[in-house]
Amino acid sequence: MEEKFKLENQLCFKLYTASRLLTQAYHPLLGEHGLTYPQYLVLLVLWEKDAQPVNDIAKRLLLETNTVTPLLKRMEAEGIVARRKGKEDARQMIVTLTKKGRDLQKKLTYVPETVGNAVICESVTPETVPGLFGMLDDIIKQLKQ
Amino acid sequence: MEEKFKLENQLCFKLYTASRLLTQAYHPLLGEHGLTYPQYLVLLVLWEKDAQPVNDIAKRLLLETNTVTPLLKRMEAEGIVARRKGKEDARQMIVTLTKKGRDLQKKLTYVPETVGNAVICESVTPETVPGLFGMLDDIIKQLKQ
DNA sequence: TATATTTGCATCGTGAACGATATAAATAAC
DNA sequence: GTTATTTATATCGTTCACGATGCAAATATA
Repeated sequence: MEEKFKLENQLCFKLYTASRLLTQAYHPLLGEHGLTYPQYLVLLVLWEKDAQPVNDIAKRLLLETNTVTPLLKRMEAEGIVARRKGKEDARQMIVTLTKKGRDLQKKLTYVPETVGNAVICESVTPETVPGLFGMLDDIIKQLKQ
Repeated sequence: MEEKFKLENQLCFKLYTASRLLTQAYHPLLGEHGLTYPQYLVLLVLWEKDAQPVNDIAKRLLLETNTVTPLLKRMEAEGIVARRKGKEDARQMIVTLTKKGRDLQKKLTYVPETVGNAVICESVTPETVPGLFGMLDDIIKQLKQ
């Protein structure tokens, strides 16, 4: 009754905290360019493949469209992306990078390393990270059902 | 320029996704009792030690008081906790469990196991979890500075 | 072809997170 | 003892997350 309810034994709390703190590490780097962390994730998706419907972006990030839609509209207002109706399927909204959105990639070159360096420590090194990735991937796969 | 921006190489995205999905696994279990996941975390803290000031709860969860205060007020409105001014230090708000809050522990006995079982998979087993915990703890310690 | 269902996106409401700021009480400095 | 600073909490504004619901376009079915 005691041990299982201890905060230190909760995987979820550790994931939640690590996620929050690591996101906070991105904040000053991204904020300088007017970006939030979820917006940065959208850019990662679009830098890999431009011109995607809302649904594909949401699926890639494992988010719902009702989370992504307002986020994209804010990015559109910032001039980072453009949204236009799909030609073959009029229900789709195709999201494309603007020049400003594309140019941000160069400006943010240092971000992955900077954050990567910030987490390097005793048990988290280039050698152990693949194992950590594997476990997180398995957890995600498991919970996606 | 390519690899480092790939979504699959971002530790933060994996932590963020795993955290969200695992929190979602709690949702039906907690929702049945009118609780959210952060509210459940507050209960874990108070079940360990009742009658704590807002600040201690926030520190334990590594959250800011401006996150915890409204959360506690919602819990107070639900009759799960009570808040009273500190006697020796009138600035403090001491948060205590109500009977309803204490009784929830018995009603939620099955929650840790249920969620624990939900994440068991190939690379995440009782043998590997301690290693995962260790890495997450190190990441958290590192980012707390 | 008319109707039903599915799909893609959007809107709405609620509850976090969190930076910025405010306020009052406690403590320190003078 | 008066003033300055720190500390504990609260308020406000913005941006996610996400369940519930709505709507229009596409597809399936009758």
